[in-house]
Amino acid sequence: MIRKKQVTLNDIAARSGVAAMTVSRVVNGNGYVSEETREKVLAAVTEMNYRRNGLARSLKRQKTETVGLVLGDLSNPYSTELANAVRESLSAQGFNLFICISEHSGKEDIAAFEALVDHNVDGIIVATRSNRDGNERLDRIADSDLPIVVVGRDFPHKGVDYVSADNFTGGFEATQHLIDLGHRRIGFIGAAFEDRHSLKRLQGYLKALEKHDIAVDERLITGRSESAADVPGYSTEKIGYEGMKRLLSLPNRPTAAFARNDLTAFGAIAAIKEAGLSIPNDIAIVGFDDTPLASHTTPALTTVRQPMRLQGQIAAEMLLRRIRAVEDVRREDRILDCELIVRGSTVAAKL
Amino acid sequence: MIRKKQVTLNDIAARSGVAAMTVSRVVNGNGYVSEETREKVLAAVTEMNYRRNGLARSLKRQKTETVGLVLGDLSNPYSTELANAVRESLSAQGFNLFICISEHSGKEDIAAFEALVDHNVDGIIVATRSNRDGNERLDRIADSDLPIVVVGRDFPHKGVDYVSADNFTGGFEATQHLIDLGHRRIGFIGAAFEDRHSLKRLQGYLKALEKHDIAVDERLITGRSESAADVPGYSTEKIGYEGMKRLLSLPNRPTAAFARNDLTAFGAIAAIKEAGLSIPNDIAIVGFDDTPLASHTTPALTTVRQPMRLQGQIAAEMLLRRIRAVEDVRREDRILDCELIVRGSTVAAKL
DNA sequence: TGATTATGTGTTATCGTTAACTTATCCAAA
DNA sequence: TTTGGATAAGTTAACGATAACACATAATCA
Repeated sequence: MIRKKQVTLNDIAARSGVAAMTVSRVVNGNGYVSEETREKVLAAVTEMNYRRNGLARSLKRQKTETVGLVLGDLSNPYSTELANAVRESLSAQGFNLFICISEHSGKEDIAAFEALVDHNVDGIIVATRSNRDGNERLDRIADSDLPIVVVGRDFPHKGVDYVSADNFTGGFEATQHLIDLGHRRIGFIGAAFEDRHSLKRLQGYLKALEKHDIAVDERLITGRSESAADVPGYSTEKIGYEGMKRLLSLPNRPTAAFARNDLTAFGAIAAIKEAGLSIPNDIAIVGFDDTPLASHTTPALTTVRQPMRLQGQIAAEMLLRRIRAVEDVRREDRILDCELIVRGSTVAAKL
Repeated sequence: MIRKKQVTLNDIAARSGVAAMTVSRVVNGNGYVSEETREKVLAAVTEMNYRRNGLARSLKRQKTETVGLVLGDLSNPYSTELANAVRESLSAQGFNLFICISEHSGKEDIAAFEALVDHNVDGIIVATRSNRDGNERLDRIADSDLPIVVVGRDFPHKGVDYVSADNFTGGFEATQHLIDLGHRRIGFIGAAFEDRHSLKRLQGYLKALEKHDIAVDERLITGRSESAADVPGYSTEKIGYEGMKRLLSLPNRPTAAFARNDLTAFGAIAAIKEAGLSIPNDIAIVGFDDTPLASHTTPALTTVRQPMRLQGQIAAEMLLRRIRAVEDVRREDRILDCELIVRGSTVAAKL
């Protein structure tokens, strides 16, 4: 199909009898242009339905005024809030936001990074889980001085800022809360093999157990099996559901569990109910995030609230700071406090 | 900050003692290049850490191999599934996907369209709700022959394909199901003023009432108030929650309600439980989408399942067909069947 | 053997825009 | 009158890549 040939500055220039540069000045509203010429040009612009070519413009100006956001786990309300906050902050400053999804693998991370770099975005905000291949590529991109900010985790590169909730302390407090209630067999739901090391919430859980001299039982730590990543539409809820089923099938099942996030907790809750057990009496549950639904489950979910919008705002600010910087920027990192929200899903352990 | 000057084809050419064109051939793997030259060039490429400039490439080639997806309501699992399916289909064909969010207004729709058009995407998939300003702009873009596909609704333009679930029939069957169970006072939750006309699910609801000679009670149709759009973090659940609260406060409250989607239904369920009423005995609830959580609520949610991934796949195929078309493409539309999934949240009305 | 095709590489022009520079006019201050 | 800043517009040369063409030389075929 023969697409309509796009109208260029030169077409407008020819039509209105001025130089292309003058048209450019009118369109961009900079430089000196007489009122008379401006109107003439504007008329031609409207008549010919001209729209400037962003590619050419960006190529020449060496900037796109566009930022990329790489999200893992789109379905998590955390991502939604984050993306919205980022977008709002950026658009207030005249920047566009393009989102790329990378749900499962380092390969997808890399594909997303490359797509963004290829389009010469002015900066990238990364909110995927840490993984080797992805980190390696990100490192190379950061080396090239492209502004990068990482959200929800850290990233060891002098040119990369990060903002995150205090997942470690959050995980610690969630577990501490269960311990305080008298629980001793406490499960952790949602730790895939590959993120045992990077998962701060898990580390907080382990730390709390350690502090109270509770031995770690590996069978109580459960998560997605390797293959789940490949199943399209495999949801976080399902991970929680299956994880809890596994915990329930243990000879000596836990009396409480901490789920890596609310969605996982919802799945776990479903599994518990399905088994005919009661929450919180048979099993207490703590989630993480405080998503909108958390207060609406029965019983309402005890969870760790993290500031989602704030992380997005800060990430956007950090990135803009780098984009606009004239001289070298010192690395910045922000760890934001979480807050334990106690609701009905946790109660003192039966003795 | 002085960013590293980017390495260009010419730098590589100079370094390896060949013409820029030869480097281009090596990098793109087309045209004839001797093995010897190829290696020499590749060595230089690695040494100098060259990456081609996508902007320049796209400008010259007049295509970006990138597609934009405009999503409303990111938090809905429907969007997640759709986006993933689209991305998978596209990336299998070597296309990148950039997602833009437009949660509330025509203004945001327009901003998203412009951002994408400015970046010369090869096509756009639109999955936002219909609204006047957005439609108008989309119409103009379609006039310029940019391939466009609309998902989840229709769009009257000869150059725009669409794929959608059969929302009308879905809404009809959901309501019919409630009527079959003996319900006569049936609420509808989630119809904002501005989409009364475009909301096919509502129209299906109205049609079912009409068929059974049940008078429409406007007070039973409830949704987000105008202002809610401006509240950041305002969730769909909340709309359902508040909508149901309003229904419950009616002098003669309904015995059943059909929610525009599952999230709205979850909110409604929360409101019912909070009021100390029972589902489905006091109030029966039907949702729409069959999101992962729907089968996990208590009681499990009766809902209308729509094919989410399939819509994404079809949308991607439709768009690629247009992008690759050599001659004019005839408009295509697909309406996909939905399926009523009866679970525990609906039961015969008490007499 | 001469003609033809395949292979390898370079040159030029261009994609559409804008930064930087140049030219020209006008008016006010010195 | 001269100088010079503000205003108004045009010219040129990129930004970085590649399509199109040209020109070799080598391999193949009639």
